[in-house]
Amino acid sequence: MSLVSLKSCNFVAGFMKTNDMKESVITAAERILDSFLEANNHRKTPERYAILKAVYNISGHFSLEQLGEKLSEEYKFPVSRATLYNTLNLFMELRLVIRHRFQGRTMYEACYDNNSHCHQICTICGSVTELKAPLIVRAIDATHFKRFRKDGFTLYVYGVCSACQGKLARKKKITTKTSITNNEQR
Amino acid sequence: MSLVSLKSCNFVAGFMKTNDMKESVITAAERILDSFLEANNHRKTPERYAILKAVYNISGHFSLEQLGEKLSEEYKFPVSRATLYNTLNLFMELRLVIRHRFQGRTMYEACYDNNSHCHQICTICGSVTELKAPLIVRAIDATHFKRFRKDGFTLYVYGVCSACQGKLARKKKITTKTSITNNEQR
DNA sequence: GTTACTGCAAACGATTTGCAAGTGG
DNA sequence: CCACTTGCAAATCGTTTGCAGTAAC
Repeated sequence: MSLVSLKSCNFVAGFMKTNDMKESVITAAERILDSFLEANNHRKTPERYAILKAVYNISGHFSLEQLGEKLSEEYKFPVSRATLYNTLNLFMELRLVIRHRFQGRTMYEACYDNNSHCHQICTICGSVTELKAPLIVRAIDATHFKRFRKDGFTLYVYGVCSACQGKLARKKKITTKTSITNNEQR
Repeated sequence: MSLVSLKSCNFVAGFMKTNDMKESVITAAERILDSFLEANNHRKTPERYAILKAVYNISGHFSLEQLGEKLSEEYKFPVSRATLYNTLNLFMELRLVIRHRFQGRTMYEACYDNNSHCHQICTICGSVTELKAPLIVRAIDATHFKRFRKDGFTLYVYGVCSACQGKLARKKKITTKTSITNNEQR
């Protein structure tokens, strides 16, 4: 339950911009991976560390494909699809990575226990924007959950982005109250 | 932007318990479907209304399978898998239904524009609990989003439920900080 | 009668699994 | 040397699509 100290540490990490600080996040993540692998007699394979590094050097969301490409092209360290899945699942258990499902597309994101994710999603075009909402974060952090140890949260705010609002205003042929059309939004 | 009135109407719906009130929600949902189908020259097929009724008579989350079973067994109105998908997609566009992805499992939920969903998810056993969190809801409602028309939101709070906390305490073989084990949680 | 919808089956994409070969401890 | 991992390919799962028949308008 040393969550408090870690939380605040990650909170600082949220504002990190220099490479030094980025490195320290990666190092911290590697330590978590290390200790888990050691404790469970799992192997410290180069793949796992390469993937971790790649993951933490992508800013924002990424797909499994993108991760694979980055590994082969940028790191010259191609890894099979199956291993990517295995490893990402492992990272998810360790809370080093979070998985999102945006309109059917699966996206991952490095999180190092910074599990406060607010996303703004346009239901028309599917665009996803990261969101800073300190008021909401504070409300969630302040909320006590009965018989439940809260580790993190994800908030998805659905709506229509300004670009699509414009498009809708121009079309406007459908008369449902929400003015959500039958545009593609799978 | 008649969202306000609808919101409050749905808020009342949240506390509805009697069949009368449930019926009124279904009727309202049917009206939305009606007007959409009429406006777009789409057909008022019995399937669509049967599915809508079934959806609104399930309380809480349901899978496509469960919906199909309810329709064939309870309503004696079997519907093909493809039609279920088509129709649920239509309902999602109309905001009569919301889709969740819980640990890889897809679940749907009737919502009739009551798009304020708070869920508490155990990352060990995968159990999902609906959550009443007025404080959080208020904070989100109060938040203004730049260049974005907010229609609804979904909040997932991740953590460990009391049952799994007990199990973890008994096992306790892994020494990572979060004490998240390698238990199944895909 | 025209056009949209349904159901079926095939296709598809994403993810998992089985197995043989490889490698870390 | 043993067990865990990897990579490949096959299998599986959830979802979509093409097409022929059917039904709404």
